[in-house]
Amino acid sequence: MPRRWIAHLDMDAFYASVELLRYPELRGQPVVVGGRRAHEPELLPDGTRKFALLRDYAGRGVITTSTYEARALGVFSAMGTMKAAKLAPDAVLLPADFEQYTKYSRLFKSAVREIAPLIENRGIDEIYIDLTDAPGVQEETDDDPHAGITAMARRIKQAVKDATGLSCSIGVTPNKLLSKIASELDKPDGLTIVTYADIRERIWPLPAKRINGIGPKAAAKLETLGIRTIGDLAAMDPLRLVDEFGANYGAWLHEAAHGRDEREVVTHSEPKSISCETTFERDLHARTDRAELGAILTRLCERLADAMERKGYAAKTIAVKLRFDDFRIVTRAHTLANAAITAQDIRRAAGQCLKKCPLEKRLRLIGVRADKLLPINELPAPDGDGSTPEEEQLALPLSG
DNA sequence: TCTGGGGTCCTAGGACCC
DNA sequence: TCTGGGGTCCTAGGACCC
Repeated sequence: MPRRWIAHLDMDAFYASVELLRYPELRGQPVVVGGRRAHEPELLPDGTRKFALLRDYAGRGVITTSTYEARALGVFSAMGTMKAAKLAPDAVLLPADFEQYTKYSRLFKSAVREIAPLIENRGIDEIYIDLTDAPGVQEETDDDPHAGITAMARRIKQAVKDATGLSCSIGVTPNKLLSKIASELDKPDGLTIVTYADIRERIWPLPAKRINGIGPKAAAKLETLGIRTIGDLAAMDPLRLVDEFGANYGAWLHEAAHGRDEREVVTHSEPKSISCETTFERDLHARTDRAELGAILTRLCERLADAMERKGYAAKTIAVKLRFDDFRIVTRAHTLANAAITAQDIRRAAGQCLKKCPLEKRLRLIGVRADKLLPINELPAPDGDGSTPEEEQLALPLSG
């Protein structure tokens, strides 16, 4: 049996690094991505560019990525941009350009795929790679039992660099859970190999929330139980964990802390939902801002219909999401007899959902989501009344 | 300094059918 | 009138991830 080797590859400060390819004069400076179109750099007559600064920002956005120089000032992704502006007013602010990031995402993924085809997408800037059967990976030398896998990881990093000009960090371990942790151990431009024998020394000292799947809520609860590190968690009685967190999650916590994870690298998956949402510049009220809200919802339905068409899906269920000014979220869903395809179909269903929503409080966000997706080419033929084959059969006149 | 937008998965209750 | 489970679908909410 070959040793299982799973890699996690994470692009370093991805959006910001792509921007630095375009604006190399910003290298070495604190730069954040998160502005709107209005923060597009301005080309001056002398050929230099004038960049927006964080201090110029007013609005409700968040930082999506910051360079390592900006992180040194305390500015991290998901931080409110206004808060970031207090910490680093002179940092350069750039608008997100998803087309560009998608282009570089394709570039780095296809460069990796040429070397190792078993890739699982984890968003725009991360992948898992199953390297178990990749050529040479199992080779050992007298002084290095990991010679083969190390050479392979170096080769992948170089291929990404050659294809994009960008650096990435790779963790290689026997499973996805450990690799995800390992890729962060030596960022940026890291290469970290961790085996089961290293868990005690390299994994157990880390905070429990470094495990993918332990978020803020679980981490806080663990803290109240006196559990701060992964090692603390590993030492915990599994029955106690099941008691506190439920059978599934509790048992998983125990396994995760011991670095056990049998999940396969999944190279293909169908989307489960498609959604569009928007946060308003100012809170809106269903009564006093009815027309504006209706227009925004219609626009979202059009965007959703576009996205569904691009991806080739219709939806049996449409759901509306509201976020109130106190940040509470409400969702209402409506399942249709015939799958929604057009913006009008979606808008009608969204209207049904909205009827079931409480609308007393001021709204901060509205969103619309397509669920129970059907590939468009598997749809019952759209003939006239749009009835399903079953309905048509029922409608057939009785013979004789 | 109030916290985006795109997703996945899990849980739990109720309806409905056998 | 009360008593059963099992299975599936739908809905709502919540945790978590990038």
